[in-house]
Amino acid sequence: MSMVDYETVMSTAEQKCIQGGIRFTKRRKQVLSVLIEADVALSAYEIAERCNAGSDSNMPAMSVYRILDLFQEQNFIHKLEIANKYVCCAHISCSHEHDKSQFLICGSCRHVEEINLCEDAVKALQTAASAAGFSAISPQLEIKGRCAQCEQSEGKAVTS
Amino acid sequence: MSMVDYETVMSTAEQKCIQGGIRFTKRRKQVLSVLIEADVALSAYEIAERCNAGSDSNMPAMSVYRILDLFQEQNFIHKLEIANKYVCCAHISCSHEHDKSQFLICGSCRHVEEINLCEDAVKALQTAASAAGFSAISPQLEIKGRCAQCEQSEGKAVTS
DNA sequence: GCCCTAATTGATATATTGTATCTATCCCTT
DNA sequence: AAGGGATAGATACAATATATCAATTAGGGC
Repeated sequence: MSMVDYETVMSTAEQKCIQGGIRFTKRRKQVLSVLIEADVALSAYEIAERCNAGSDSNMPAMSVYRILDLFQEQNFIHKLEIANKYVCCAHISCSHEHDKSQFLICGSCRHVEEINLCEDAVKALQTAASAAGFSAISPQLEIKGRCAQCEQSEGKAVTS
Repeated sequence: MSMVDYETVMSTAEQKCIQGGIRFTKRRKQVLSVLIEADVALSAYEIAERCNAGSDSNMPAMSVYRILDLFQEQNFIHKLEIANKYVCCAHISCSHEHDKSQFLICGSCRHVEEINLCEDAVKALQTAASAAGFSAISPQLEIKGRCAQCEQSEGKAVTS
């Protein structure tokens, strides 16, 4: 997540925790911090590694999973189920509604871009879903593709 | 996969294997058979179990993975990456192009429906992707939702 | 300030999904 | 029948995730 001020996000998260009657503990700060500073999606174990990198911290992966669950409930982060990886929500500290999010995931380098699909496209998806007997589609959509950079440097291994 | 004749699919698959210089072995028949008869998406280990159910067969999970890889290359099946599960392609034995497929996945019961999105919706997705610097999106799209049946019997546990 | 309680974390075990690698077997071609 | 590539067997292990119970921490009422 680039283009977003670290301090702003951290303090917004802290405010929202307080409002929600939840503590913004050291462990939770570590995890959110790692996700804010990451420019790619990370697995739970990668997050644990980064928490522990160059410090005496000993973040167990189990704690990471617990914290990730909590952060998902709070809409601080998203789980990319296609990649089994996690990203910070690009809109923690803006007033956007957070409940609709779409991700482009590069199959080569795993770079993730959070986009905003136009209303028409979302409606078209919803219509198709209804026709097939699905009354409600998830607000989160994951689309696999190939980012411009990887498209240029052709020939590198591609994940499916 | 319902509404499709078992024998037709099996023989189409056999034909395509022969044309591709690939054998349609006993093991491969077992796996495809299980997937044709399943009405939900199955994990690799579930496929192995079903192959072995009530017989002296001893299908190892590793073989299942190998065969699943092969079948994906042949467009016989799709992997649902959101669910880490596999489904038979609904169009093995029709002349549809197989390279565009969209799935609705019920977050409650994991029921899967393969749909055909209208061209406009696909174009809208592609446009949004291009705007974000993704030159090409994957032909396979996975959309999580809630099927009509689960929507009725409200209150049951929902997977995220 | 102290204790009670609930929230949080620690620690361990285990389940689930998937890959790597090497050997053995099968079956087609010659 | 023999050689060789495709297929399958077998084993080990990596990566992702959940379950469970004990220990600790931190607020809130007294």
